Amino acid sequence: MSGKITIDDIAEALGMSKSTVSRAISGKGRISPATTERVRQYIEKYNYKPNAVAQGLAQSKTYNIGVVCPIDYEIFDLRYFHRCLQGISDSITPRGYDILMSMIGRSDVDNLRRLVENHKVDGVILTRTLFDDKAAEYLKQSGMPFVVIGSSPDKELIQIDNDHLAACSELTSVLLAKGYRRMALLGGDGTHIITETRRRGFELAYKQAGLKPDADLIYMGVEDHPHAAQVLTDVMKKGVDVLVCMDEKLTGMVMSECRIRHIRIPEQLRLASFYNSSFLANSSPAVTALDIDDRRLGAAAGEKLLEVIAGAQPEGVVIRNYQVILRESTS
Amino acid sequence: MSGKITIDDIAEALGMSKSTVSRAISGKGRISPATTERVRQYIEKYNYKPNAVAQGLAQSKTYNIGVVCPIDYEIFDLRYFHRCLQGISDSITPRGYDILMSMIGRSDVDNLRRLVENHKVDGVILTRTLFDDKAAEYLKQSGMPFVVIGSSPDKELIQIDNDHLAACSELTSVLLAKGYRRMALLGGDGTHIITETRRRGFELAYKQAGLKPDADLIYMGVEDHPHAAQVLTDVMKKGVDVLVCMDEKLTGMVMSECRIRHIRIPEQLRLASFYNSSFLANSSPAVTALDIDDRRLGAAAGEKLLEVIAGAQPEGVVIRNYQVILRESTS
DNA sequence: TTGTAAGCGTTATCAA
DNA sequence: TTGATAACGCTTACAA
Repeated sequence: MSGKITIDDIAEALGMSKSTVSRAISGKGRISPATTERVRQYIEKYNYKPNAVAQGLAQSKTYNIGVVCPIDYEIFDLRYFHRCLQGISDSITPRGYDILMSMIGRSDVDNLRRLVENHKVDGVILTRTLFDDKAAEYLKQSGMPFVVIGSSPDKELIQIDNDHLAACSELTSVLLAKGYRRMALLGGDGTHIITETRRRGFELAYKQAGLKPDADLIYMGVEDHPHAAQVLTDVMKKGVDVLVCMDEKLTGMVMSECRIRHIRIPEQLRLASFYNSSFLANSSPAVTALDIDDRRLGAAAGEKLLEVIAGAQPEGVVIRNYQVILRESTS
Repeated sequence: MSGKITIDDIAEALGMSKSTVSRAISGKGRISPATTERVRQYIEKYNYKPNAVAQGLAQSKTYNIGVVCPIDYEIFDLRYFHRCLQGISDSITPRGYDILMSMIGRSDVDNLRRLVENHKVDGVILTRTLFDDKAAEYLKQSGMPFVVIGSSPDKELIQIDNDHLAACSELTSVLLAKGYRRMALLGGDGTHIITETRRRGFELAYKQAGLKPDADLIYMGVEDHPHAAQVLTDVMKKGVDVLVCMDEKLTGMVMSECRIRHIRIPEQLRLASFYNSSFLANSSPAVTALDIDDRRLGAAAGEKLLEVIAGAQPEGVVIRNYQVILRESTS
């Protein structure tokens, strides 16, 4: 009953043609305020809602944007993803768009391909970027508008990212300014571009201070607890001022390992993280971290994609919305 | 080029009418194997894909199903949600359906309402059920087909759930069989129906053994670390054989608190969880837990919803796909 | 300012 | 077994 009313019904009821109704609704073309108002009232009263599918067909649009969710996302990635999703939703739903999810594997883009080929979306957002990214590669050759969240070496892509380089550099600089010179860096999955960026940020701070980090204290590709534990052993043996972890997962592994070994933070080891989380904020001791607003990032990506869909050829953007939060773990 | 080919193009190229082509593709109505084959080959060669929007308009369908993602999902819920999503995707994409996400708050169902009223979905899956669930309430009165994952006291809803009652009861029974009589139960958010179900499962096992749990050892509504810590103090004072936590989050909080206080598991306190996770499997000690296949759950929900959309009026289902995994923490 | 009519790409109902 | 032709609900030239 409520869902079945169409633009024809309105036209008939109000004694005007359906194109008039259409214009009154969309506001396109000249139309008298009087009829606009009549239509508005009728719509209000009978709770008319346009049929998105029919609108889509008429305009060759779907009003859906595809968001790619990697099937191998782990628990910590999911929180990031969920926030991006919220941001995307914030930015696109007011414009009548919705999120169509595409679950894909690293090298299996079939699901994404379906979405694109069957005209189910007007554009796509990639929520992470990999080196040698199959999804980005496919989208590029498909002609479908898309943007990526995160940075890619491929400069043809429209990228939306936090300024991780500046952010990581800034946290490192702050630590250097506190007099800590000997810092170790613990990084994860090397196929993620952000891992590399974070390392560069770390090194940049040293460079800007006229110093050089100790290459022996940079540990990359650490992805599991045993490996992290081993690095911790090494770091404790060598002796460092601060151990900087690239994300909360690594930080968590280090912290739990420290507890087991009765290593006191910050007395025996100072700790900082390039990615904040409520866990790090509430743990004891609370951990110094870089706080980044992923929701805003998602919103920016959504807006940018809508621009692309509208035909603009925007540049990517780098958002500066991080803050360094100093906590007990580096005091 | 590849994306622009329509059913008309095929008809013209093959010298037949577009209705013939349509039939050849869908297989509906009588049609000669010869023409079917010709069409099939052409489609293959030129990689024709039907326009989902046009199909949708013609059939009054969208080939999208809405999946509701609560905006207040926390990190642990997200893993569950992500797995459900995979299962849903597994079951619906082979049938041409895709997932449209709706991010909604507890009491704010606007986004869901939009999806329904604008005809953007053919059905909806609710991935959690609350007492007094606004989303379920709205969907019911909207007439939109939907199913819920998890159990609800509202028996009119089509519910897909694991047999949590049996599962929790079974884990508890196993512990009772090991001779542990004095068990404490630690439960979380009381507005989630599953919390209540788990408690009942716990009690059921006692009942079946002709015993009764100690009401003083049942702690409900524990949602943060301080509260969990306080319960731990209480439990240690009273002395118990096993502390059973309802989910991995609570279990994690207890474990980290035990580390801080140097309480050894299982020597000083045995621990079990009604929800498994890789964290519990890999921690030291590994924790006894109930393992549940959420992906299969999502798949079942997807299938069930498609039945409803197809016009069936199926019963809800209870899936028995859990297993009790005994680990070091209860030895 | 408004109405007419031709799409948008399919499916579905008739005849042929 | 096939082919016209009318939907599906909306947008958009082009006329009036």
